[in-house]
Amino acid sequence: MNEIASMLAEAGLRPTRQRTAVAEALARSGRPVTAQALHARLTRSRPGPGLATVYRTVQALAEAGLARTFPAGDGELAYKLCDPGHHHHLICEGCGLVIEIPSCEVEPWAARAARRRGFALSSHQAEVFGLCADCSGQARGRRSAARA
Amino acid sequence: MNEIASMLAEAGLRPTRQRTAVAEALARSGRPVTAQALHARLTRSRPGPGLATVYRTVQALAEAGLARTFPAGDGELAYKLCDPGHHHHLICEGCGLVIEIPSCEVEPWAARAARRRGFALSSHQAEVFGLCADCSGQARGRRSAARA
DNA sequence: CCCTAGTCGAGAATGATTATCATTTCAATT
DNA sequence: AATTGAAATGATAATCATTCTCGACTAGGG
Ligand SMILES: [Mn+2]
Ligand SMILES: [Mn+2]
Ligand SMILES: [Zn+2]
Ligand SMILES: [Zn+2]
Repeated sequence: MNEIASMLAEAGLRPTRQRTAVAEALARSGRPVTAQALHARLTRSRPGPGLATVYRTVQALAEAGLARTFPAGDGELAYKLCDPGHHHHLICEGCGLVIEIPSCEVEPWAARAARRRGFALSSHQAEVFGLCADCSGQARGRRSAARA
Repeated sequence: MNEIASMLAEAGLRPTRQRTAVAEALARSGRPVTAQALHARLTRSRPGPGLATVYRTVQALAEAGLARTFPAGDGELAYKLCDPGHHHHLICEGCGLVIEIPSCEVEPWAARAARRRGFALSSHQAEVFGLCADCSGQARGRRSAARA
């Protein structure tokens, strides 16, 4: 039983062939993917899990805390395997790369903001957007080329 | 020309009867509302703007920076009139109340996180969740009553 | 008043997500 | 190895928020 399969088992999800395929594809991608895209990728060549199963699996992973959701394109939801436990994200607007920021330095601010307004703090959420090294490198390259 | 109408005009949107009605309803609500809910509210008794117009208007307001979007329920989008300019939100999980946090104390953290990983910072986003005074008061009251 | 770009809105179309439900697979037990 | 009740799957239909279409209507400058 490989890495992914045991991860599913620990979360109380039977590591079926289909679920394992979905979770593996998700892990292989490393960045948020929609259920639709995942299904397309899994059935392009070989026959793969049905669309309904892909939806059920990514939702189960999210409920188990093994995946997070990201708003994609229009109103769609993209999923990405994530470390359980509190952390934030650094997201590249160029290529969609997502990097986890494990240490939370936002908590004190959140607590202060809540207390100051009579709120009982429950949680907070924060994301940083930018261009990863590769993407900003390309942009810089393109700009130089145009100038030359 | 009232408050709302001139706000629309300044944003380059003709203050038609329909758009004004939508923006006024949005302002009256004070908390995020979906286009559907807004349309229902506007047409319950009197005849109001068409559904397509409600969608067009809230989207225009968002593009103009006069409204922000909040993920609602499942994958739907809710809109709320917001101050233009950078700020964060304190959101009550009980009643949906949204309070703006104008001063940004998150910027330094975002800049540091981005730089440390070779990202060119572009923006950041942060929200605090909890229970407003009213909602946590009710919860406390209910608990005491049960105990008594 | 006239004209034209901008708006409206009723209804059809789109497309992601969810629900059905008959069939298959799991995994634990005889 | 055979049995079995529960969980999972998937082809298909159903939902339902959002977007499109396009003919009719308006605002508002000249
Ligand atoms: Mn993560
Ligand atoms: Mn706001
Ligand atoms: Zn990138
Ligand atoms: Zn509240």
